[in-house]
Amino acid sequence: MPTIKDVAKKANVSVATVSRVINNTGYVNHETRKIVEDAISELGYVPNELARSLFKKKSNIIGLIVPHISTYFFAELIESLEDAITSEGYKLMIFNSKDDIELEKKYINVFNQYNIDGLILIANTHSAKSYLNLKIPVLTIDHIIDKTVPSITSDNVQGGELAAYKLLEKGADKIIHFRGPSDLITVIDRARGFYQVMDEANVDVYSFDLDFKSPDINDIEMFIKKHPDVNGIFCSSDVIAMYTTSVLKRLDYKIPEDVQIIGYDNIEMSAILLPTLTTISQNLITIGREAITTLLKLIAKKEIDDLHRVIPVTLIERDSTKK
Amino acid sequence: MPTIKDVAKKANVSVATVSRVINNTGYVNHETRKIVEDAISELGYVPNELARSLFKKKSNIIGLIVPHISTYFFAELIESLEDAITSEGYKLMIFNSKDDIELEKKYINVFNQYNIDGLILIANTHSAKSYLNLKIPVLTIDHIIDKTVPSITSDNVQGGELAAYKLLEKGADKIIHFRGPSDLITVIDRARGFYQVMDEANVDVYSFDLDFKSPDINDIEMFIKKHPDVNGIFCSSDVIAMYTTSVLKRLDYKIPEDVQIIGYDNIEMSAILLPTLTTISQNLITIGREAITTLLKLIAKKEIDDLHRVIPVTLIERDSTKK
DNA sequence: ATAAAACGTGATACCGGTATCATGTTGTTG
DNA sequence: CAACAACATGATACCGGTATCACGTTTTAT
Repeated sequence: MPTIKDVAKKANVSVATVSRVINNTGYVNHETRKIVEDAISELGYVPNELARSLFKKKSNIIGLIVPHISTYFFAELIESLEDAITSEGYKLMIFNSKDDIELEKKYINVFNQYNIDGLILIANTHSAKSYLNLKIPVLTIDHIIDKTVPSITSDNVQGGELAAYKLLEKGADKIIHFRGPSDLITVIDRARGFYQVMDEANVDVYSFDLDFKSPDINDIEMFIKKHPDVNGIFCSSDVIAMYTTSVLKRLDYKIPEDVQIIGYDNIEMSAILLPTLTTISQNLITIGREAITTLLKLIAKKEIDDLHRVIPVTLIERDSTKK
Repeated sequence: MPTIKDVAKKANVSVATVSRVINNTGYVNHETRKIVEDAISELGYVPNELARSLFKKKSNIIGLIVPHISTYFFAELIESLEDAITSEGYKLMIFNSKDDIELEKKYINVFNQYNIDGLILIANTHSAKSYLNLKIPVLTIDHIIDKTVPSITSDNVQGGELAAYKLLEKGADKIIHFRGPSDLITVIDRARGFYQVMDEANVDVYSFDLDFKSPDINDIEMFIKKHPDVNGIFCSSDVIAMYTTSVLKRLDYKIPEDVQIIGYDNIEMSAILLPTLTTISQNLITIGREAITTLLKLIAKKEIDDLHRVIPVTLIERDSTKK
C-alpha cells in the first residue's frame, strides 16, 4: 500500500500539499494539483482511513447491535439500514447480541475502541445501560430505553388496534393473541393496542407468548387445542402467523372461514404463500432512512425536532381474513 | 475517553510500562502492574484500536461482501459467520453488493482503507477481480472465481444428484427444474448434477430461471401451465419451492400425490409450513466455521491443506415427496 | 508605489498507541 | 567479588494521516 509520503515523493511536493489535494482544502496551484493527482492514480493510492480516523476522532463507522441477524424482520431492516448508511459514505460494523446483555456491553466497548461515530441499537427493554455513558450518538430502533435516547419505532399500538378492529369487523369473537417474548416493548405495545380495542368491545382474548426467532410449533398446537372454538388470531409476527396457519390446517380448520388470522411485519413471503396473509405492514425503508437521517443529524450536532419518531403502520388485507 | 497517557500519569509510570501491562509483554514488576491495573479500571480505560491497528497494520476487522443481506439463506449464513468471527475476537464489517460489480470494487477499496485482515466474498461469477491484487487473504463462499483464491462451497453437484435420485425413486418422470439466476455457479452446479442423473435415466427436464431474492410468482404459474402434466419439481431454493407450492395449490394440484417438490437450503420454515418440504440441507454452521478457520489460517500465514473445501449436503425427506 | 490581501508551499506537532533501544538495578554464578 | 544474566523502567521514533504556523510570492487596492 502506497502512503501519502510515497505520493509526495513521486510528485516532488510535501505531504501537506498532497493532503490539501485529496481533501480539497487550502490553496493548491492548478498544475501542482494535476501532478499530485497523476501521482495518486499512478500509484493507486488510497488514504488510510485508520490514520485519518485517529487524528480526526471520527471513523465513518456506524455500529449496529441487533439480537439476531437472521430473524427475517431484522434481516430486512438491516438491509434497509445498510443501504442508507452506505449511501451516506459511512460503513457498518455489526454484532449479534443474541439478546444477551453481557454481549451488548462487550460490543459497546468494542465500538468505543474504534471511534465509531454513532450507534444503532436494536434490543429489548433490559438492554445494557452502558450506552448512556457513551459520548457518541445512540439511536434505538423498535424500542425506547430512555427518554433521553432518540428512537425510531413503528406505531405498535396502532398496529394492535388495526388488527383488533379488523377481526371485530369481520365477526371474530373468540380471540387468541400469539405474542412474541413478553419483555419486548414492541410486543407489549401491540398487545396493548389490541387488548384495548377488544376490551371496549367486551371480547376476551387468550394470549400466549412465543419466541420470535424460532416459535415452538407444539406450543401453538397445544394452545389452539385448549381453545378449539377460536375464530380469530392475531400474531405478533408473520412467521408466527405462518406457523399458526400450518397448525390450523393440520387440525382441519379452514382459513378464513373457521379462523381468521392477522400477522405482523408484512415480510415478503406473506404476500405469496397460501393463504396470503392479512398483516400489519411496517415501513422498513422509512424506518431505515429515518434512523440514519436522525443519527447523522445527531453526529453533526444538529437539533432534531422529534426525539422519538413513531412511524405509522398500515393494515394489508389479504386472504387470511374474510372479504 | 482516557488515553494511555492519562493512565501513565495517574499511575506515575511511562506509557511504555502501561503498554507492557495491557499487552502482557516484557518485564513489569508485580506491584507496578497492580498500580497500573488499578489506574486503568479507575479511569475505565480501553486501548484505542485505531491507533493499534495503524501501527500494527492489522485491524482485527474482517470484511464481508454479500449480494443481499436479507435473502434468507444469506441471512442465516451471515449469522453463522458473525458467530465464528466474533468468537475469535475479530469484528465484522459488512456490505451489500447487490450483485453490482462496481459496488464490489468500491467496497474492496474501502476495506483497503481500513487495513482489514481478511475478506470474505459471497458473489457471482462475474465478480470484480480487484480482490486479486489485494495483499490480504480473500476467501469466497459458495463460488470459485479463481483457482488461487480459496473457497468454501457446499457440494452443489451432489445436491442436484440427490434431488434427481429421489424424484426418480418416487416415480416422477415429468420434471421441471426451477433454477436461480443462471450466472450463479451454485445454480449451474445444482443443475448439472440434476441433469446428469436425469439424463442417465432418459428423463427430460424443463428448466426455468428465477430470481433468488424475489422470484416472480407469475413466471412460475405461466411455466407450470405450459407443462400441466408435471409430476416432479426441483427448485434451487426453498423460497422458490414454497412459492411454487402456493402456485400448485391454487391450480389444484395435490402435493405430493400429483406433484412432488424438492427444495434447496433447508431454511427454518421449510420444516414447518405445510406441506413440509423435502429439501437439500447445506450445513451453514459448518460452512461458517470452516470459512473462518481457513481465513484465520491464511491470516496467520499457515498452510491450508485444501484450497477448495467442498462441504457435503444431505437430503431431508419431508411431506412434499411421497413416502 | 506600497501596504494589504490572496495565493502557494513546506515543516512539523499531533492523534494514541507499539516496540526498540538505552540505562540502571538486582540476582546469580564461578 | 567480578562478570554477566535477568529484571524493570523510561525515552522516543514510528504508523499514516491532518492542520497549524511560518514564510515567500503574486495580486489587488489605495
